[in-house]
Amino acid sequence: MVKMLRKVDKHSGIPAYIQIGNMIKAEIILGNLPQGAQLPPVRDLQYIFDVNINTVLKALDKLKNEGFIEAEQGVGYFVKKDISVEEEIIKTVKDCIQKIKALGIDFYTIMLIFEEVWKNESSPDA
Amino acid sequence: MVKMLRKVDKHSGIPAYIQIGNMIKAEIILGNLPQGAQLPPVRDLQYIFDVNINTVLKALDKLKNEGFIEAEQGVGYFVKKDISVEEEIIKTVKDCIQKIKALGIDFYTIMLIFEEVWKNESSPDA
DNA sequence: CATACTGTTATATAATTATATAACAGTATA
DNA sequence: TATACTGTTATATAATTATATAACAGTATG
Repeated sequence: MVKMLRKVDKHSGIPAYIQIGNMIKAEIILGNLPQGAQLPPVRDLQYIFDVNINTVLKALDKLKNEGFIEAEQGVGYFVKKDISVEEEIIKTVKDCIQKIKALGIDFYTIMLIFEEVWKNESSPDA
Repeated sequence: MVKMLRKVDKHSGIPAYIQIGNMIKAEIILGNLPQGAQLPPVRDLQYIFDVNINTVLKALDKLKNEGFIEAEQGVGYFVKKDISVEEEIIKTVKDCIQKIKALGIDFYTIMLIFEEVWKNESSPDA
């Protein structure tokens, strides 16, 4: 259930609580954490992400405010709304990634390119 | 020359100097800032990105250390190595983005999915 | 050589992010 | 009800990020 969750990259410059939130959010979007699923206890997440408990709580609090999860005192955190993405989109992304990897380009570079192309080339969006 | 450079998103949680560095780096990678090109003066970049001059300098210093740009005292900052990406890659990314946008998915979500799929589905990488 | 541009360095201050640690409080169950 | 789990709150401290501001230094040009 939690095997997708990785340690935080402490040298990326991206705040840990943002990285943690993004990882959990992505698992929810991808359906790996389905609606109603219970997250690991905060004292486990501490070790999973290799951060302080307060950093875990900050990440979870953000997700709670965004409506992705909810907390039950003394019980646990649970996935709230299921916004899982259709297979079609996953497949499109996987195909795209395969092509890009075949071209020998690394993840970081492709993220930069992706963002620039998205924000400059097409319809007005985030 | 600088029309691709946007203001920093101060509510994203991503440090401004990281965002700035990424934007400039992406322009270099995409070839919009070709080898030898001069960047706008730091006192202009201040207003372009809407941050303090020290934040600009921090971003530029990082890019300098990474070998993307170099500084000439009293003259300016210049693009050092040209690591522009081949048209093929840009085309692949554009096609991918078109498909994804057609599916009505927003940028932020797709970035999360992209990262998860990249890091979990394929060959060991960043 | 004076001026106006360029990058550079420095100091002080504030806000944000992260840690360490402890205690408190709700829930489930033997 | 005692115990062991769960989330919650709080305090102190440190490191990082960002701002405001000023002064210094190199370069180009009239």
